[in-house]
Amino acid sequence: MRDNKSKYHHGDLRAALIGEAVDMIADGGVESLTMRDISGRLGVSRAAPYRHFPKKSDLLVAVAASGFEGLRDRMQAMDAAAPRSSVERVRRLGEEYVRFAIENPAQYRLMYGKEALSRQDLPVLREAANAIFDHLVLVIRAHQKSGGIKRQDPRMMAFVAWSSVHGLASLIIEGQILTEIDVDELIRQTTRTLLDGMRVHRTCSTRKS
Amino acid sequence: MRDNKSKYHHGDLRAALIGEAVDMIADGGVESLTMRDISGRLGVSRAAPYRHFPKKSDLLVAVAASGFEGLRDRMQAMDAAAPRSSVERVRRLGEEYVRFAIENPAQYRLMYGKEALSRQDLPVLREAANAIFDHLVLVIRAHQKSGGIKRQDPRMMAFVAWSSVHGLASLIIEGQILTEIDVDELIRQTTRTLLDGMRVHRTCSTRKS
DNA sequence: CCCGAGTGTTGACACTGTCAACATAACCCG
DNA sequence: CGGGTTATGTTGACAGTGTCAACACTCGGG
Repeated sequence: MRDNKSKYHHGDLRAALIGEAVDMIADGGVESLTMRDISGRLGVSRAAPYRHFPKKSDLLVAVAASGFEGLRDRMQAMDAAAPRSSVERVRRLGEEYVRFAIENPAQYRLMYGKEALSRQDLPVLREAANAIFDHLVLVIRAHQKSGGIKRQDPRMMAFVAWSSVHGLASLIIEGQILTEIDVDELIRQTTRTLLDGMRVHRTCSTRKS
Repeated sequence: MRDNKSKYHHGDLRAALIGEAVDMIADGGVESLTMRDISGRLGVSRAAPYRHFPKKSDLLVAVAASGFEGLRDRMQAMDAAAPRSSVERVRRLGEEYVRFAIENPAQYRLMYGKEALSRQDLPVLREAANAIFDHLVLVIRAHQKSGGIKRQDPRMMAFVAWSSVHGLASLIIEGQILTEIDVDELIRQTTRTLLDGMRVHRTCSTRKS
């Protein structure tokens, strides 16, 4: 029932829609995705997608959700393979985050911009984003316990860390980084500065490096 | 010729378009701005705007450019009024940056997202963004000279700083910050961590605060 | 005074998201 | 096996959109 000539029923249109949408968005951006176009590519009529996604924005939400899954998997894999030094854990987590955004710019934009998304379905995405954030909080809390670290609210510090990597990722994928800057070095510098900033607070003797 | 009953010629349609577009985007977002709607609001026919902006995206670029002007003015004013302590200068600059984004979320999104903008006219915006960035580089370079600071490439460090505040601003205006977090405190914490991270590098004795 | 350039208008077109009505296939229960 | 219920896909239609071409008006300078 899934791959022979009987073409009236597609077999698994819902999954095919999400996959094709990811591809179309990857090259061409969100605005290059049109209901009629994606229907045609899947050899189906223009209204067929509406049996699975009542609104176009619902399809976009699904694409964003799949992006969150991919990001979560990558970060968990990275964290599992990371050395036990808490500093390295935080640093690698941040770098992997930025790398994901660089490799999937349009999808990343969709995940964190409410521009193209309907206001209501954000809870689904919110939950997915929270899962990743909670993991970050855990890692940062562990890092704080390792000593020599500011005793700030780990949630607060997690937001600070998230701001750094999210901002860096955004600037890079929006093309705001001057070409003369070495992006890899910039990523390293960002995580380094962040970690140094988390280490001490006002009490460090000012001494030139 | 500008305000009496002779209504065939609007007087200064171009400026009126930008102003109205700013308002419409401010409440309703970019997608609530439609060529036909804005024409109606200004008592003009739907094709009239095209005498001043060949494409809708050109109007959006103008809106973004006006946003950059506003941001630049605010940051320059803040910097002029700031105390001479270089730490305070950097901190206040960052906080003012985030505040601008919070107060003009849709416009800020337009300024830094290439989503709704045509690819070609970015040079204009690039220049406006660069002006602000260059100012930041200056302030950071001055801060570095004040002592006790990493001797990193100031351009690089400016990007790190920019990433922090841009990321924080983005997360806030996209509604990603949990409600239980005090946003003002988060802003302060972000700039504080950033400044601490810029101060020293690997050479600071690890001591609990 | 007139005419050309600047500006505004009208009609039209292709394209979009979306819905209602209909058609077909799959599935389930007797 | 058969018939009906449900899930899925199709077609036609509509309103709204950006944008262009052809036309109309008006103002400033020769």
